[in-house]
Amino acid sequence: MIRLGLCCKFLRYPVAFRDATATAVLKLGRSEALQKLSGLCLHNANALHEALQFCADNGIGDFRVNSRILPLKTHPSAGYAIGDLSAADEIIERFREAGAFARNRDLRLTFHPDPFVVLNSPDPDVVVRSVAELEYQAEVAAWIGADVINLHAGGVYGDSRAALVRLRRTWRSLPSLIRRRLTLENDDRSYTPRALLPFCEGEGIPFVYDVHHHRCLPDGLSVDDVTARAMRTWDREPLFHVSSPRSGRCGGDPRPHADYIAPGDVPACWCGLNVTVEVEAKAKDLAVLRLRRWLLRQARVPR
DNA sequence: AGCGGTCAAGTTGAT
DNA sequence: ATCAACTTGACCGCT
Repeated sequence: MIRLGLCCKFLRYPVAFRDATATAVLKLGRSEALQKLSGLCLHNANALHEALQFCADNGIGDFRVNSRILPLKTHPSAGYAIGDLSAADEIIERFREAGAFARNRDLRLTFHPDPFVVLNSPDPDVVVRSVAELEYQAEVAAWIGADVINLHAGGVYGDSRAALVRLRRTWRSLPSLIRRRLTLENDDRSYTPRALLPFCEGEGIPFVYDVHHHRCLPDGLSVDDVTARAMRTWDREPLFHVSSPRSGRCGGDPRPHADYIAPGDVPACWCGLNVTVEVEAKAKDLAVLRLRRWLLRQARVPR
């Protein structure tokens, strides 16, 4: 049975992560701002534990942690070090407890940084800020035992060969705290599996196969072939993504995600594999639970 | 309590 | 030129 993953948040189940805007935080004095941020981080550490409890109780084996779990952590003016927060010790302890819970209940944890994290940008400042963001997420990943920080390859800038050369150089320079967790995913604009798989195979980077992106931006490779090649890039359980198009496959933009997964959108060749499949669907927990019920029914009824 | 405007960041392609 | 999309709408100040 596939290990299903829930992404970041809940529609029905009453657990919510909190956030803050830089505008509001910067209106406060520094110590008041840190007080507010400390409270938000502690809330989010506890919310993560509750989220994992829900997953464990409902047969959801993977949870993607939202990039703003420590709000504004790397913001140029509102950012902070964890040690700046008055509840720092308690916050770290709560995250470690959530991580211990995940290990005990065989829950996998992942990160998926925002689209602003671009390792192959020709602008060195963008790369520096991106690495800083990855350092923050890797720090939290270490507390909770997350084994994946998944990224897109970035832009093309009119020359994909040069863009991949820059990506290779940056990738090789990353600290191991980041590098041992970093994975690359095909996107729906620039980097198809055909473009990215050779890079991942060459550099030993796990390839996250998003079959929806592949259907939006096809490259002549079959789902079966990409699945098999993607599996071989992993030294641990492979990670895939699935979603269904909101407006169907014919007419309209196929990229926006539907509320639920149409069962036919899960590749048949994935069933029976030991893989994690993160469900990217607007209905969140409801969508994962519905897909899980469908997969269980399929497993009982031989096809 | 509910509403609408706002929010740090990069890149792409449709309009 | 503007905008939505992307892994995720939530926050905030107003009524």
